[in-house]
Amino acid sequence: MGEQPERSFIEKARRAQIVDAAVETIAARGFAKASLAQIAERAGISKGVISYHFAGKDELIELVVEQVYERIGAFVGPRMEEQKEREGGGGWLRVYIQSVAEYMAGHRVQLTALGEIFGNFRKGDGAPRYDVVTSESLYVALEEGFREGQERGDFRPFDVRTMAVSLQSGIDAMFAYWSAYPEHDLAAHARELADLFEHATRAEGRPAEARPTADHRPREH
Amino acid sequence: MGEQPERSFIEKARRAQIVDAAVETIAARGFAKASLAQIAERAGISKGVISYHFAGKDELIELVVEQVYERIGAFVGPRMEEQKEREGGGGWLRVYIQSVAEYMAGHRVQLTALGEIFGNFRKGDGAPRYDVVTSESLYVALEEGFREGQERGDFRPFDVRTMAVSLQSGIDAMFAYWSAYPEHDLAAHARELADLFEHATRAEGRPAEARPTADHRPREH
DNA sequence: CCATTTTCTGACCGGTCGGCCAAAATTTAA
DNA sequence: TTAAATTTTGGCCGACCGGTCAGAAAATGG
Repeated sequence: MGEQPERSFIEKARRAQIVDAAVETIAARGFAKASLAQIAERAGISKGVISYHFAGKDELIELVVEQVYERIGAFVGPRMEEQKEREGGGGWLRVYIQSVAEYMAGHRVQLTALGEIFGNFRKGDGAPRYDVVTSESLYVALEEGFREGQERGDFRPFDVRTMAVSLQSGIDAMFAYWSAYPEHDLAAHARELADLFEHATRAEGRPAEARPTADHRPREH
Repeated sequence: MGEQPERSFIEKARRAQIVDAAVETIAARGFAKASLAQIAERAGISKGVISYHFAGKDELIELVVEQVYERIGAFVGPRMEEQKEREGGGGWLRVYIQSVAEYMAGHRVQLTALGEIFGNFRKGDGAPRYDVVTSESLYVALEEGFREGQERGDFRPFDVRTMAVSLQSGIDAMFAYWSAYPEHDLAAHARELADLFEHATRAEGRPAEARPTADHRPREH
């Protein structure tokens, strides 16, 4: 239980520095080319330092994932809480989508690295280290929200797992698209995505409250 | 212009054999571990044969992608054509989703390999070989369908690019989820996804034609 | 100041990669 | 049958990988 890592000042600083360098390197060069040598070079240290402070590359990568997860959760979580207290309906869906989009906009490199890791990091046996199974807790949380909305009558009947998986995929795709087209209007995409899932989920004959009509002109890329 | 590859019988057979072995190896071991040595072993030939028949690994991988794309297009395309002739409304959306799902069900290995390649294959400079930009022509085709539906009044106004990107991401996620949970009911997921996008796209006050109510009980994994 | 511990360096290890090639095997054609 | 062309083999190359290690350097503390 209560292990005490007993990290020295230097230890903590180095670990943070190396994690940051790993994020930057993975985002910039891709997971496959983010070798310990590359990460060390970006951090301005010798390769052996990484081995000295981390048990191995896997521990380093998993720390990166944990860090990004924590930070995005710390951003989105409170906004969801506040929304649920303010208005109990299905509005949390829009808040969720737009909060994530807002975080993306300000932390592009972090999210890029996370995507690289999710797509490419594998265990020794070749199986993906992170896959849809990893997202189970996220799916469960979304399902809970959907089920509440259905019981309240805000949402139509639908399979909550399919809806959760599709929603998360739409958010991931929003990031991937913005990543490929940096001039893409992320906020507008988030609004459209919220509209999409509002229409997809809401009960029949129960129109969403009026919203200013969006501008649907095509964009150039 | 008009190059004549002038492939001998052996040449064509070997190339096909090697492409097949590549598909199987990539699907089974992941892109990163699908080395030329592994592919050659699965094909029962020497490693050098691949180098002899292909300019390099890149050419081989790109051939795999082309082959899978052609085959899925040959499966889905005619079904879309037939649907559009039979009934001009927004029903193509459901046909598209379910056709792709049906193809997935019968060609799991192919699609798994394609996913691996899309996620991991990179150019010399480290940039992804295939990204959302690659899907541009697919997006354009979907947008065309959405725009027609909007003009006809079947669909509500929405940004067609966001809808196309989200739809395709939902289909990709459906495959990924089924891939992680093989006992997952792919056909049911496809039906739910079609419902989702039918609700998301259809014009206000224009309910979809009656459908037998689906069974929305949760599934176990 | 010096002894001890912590931290860092750069060379090195075994392993895998894609690609190359001389020589052997096989097929084709005269 | 035999000479030429095609195909295949299996070993080899240089490059890079993650990880290790002895010893140098730096920090710590009595």
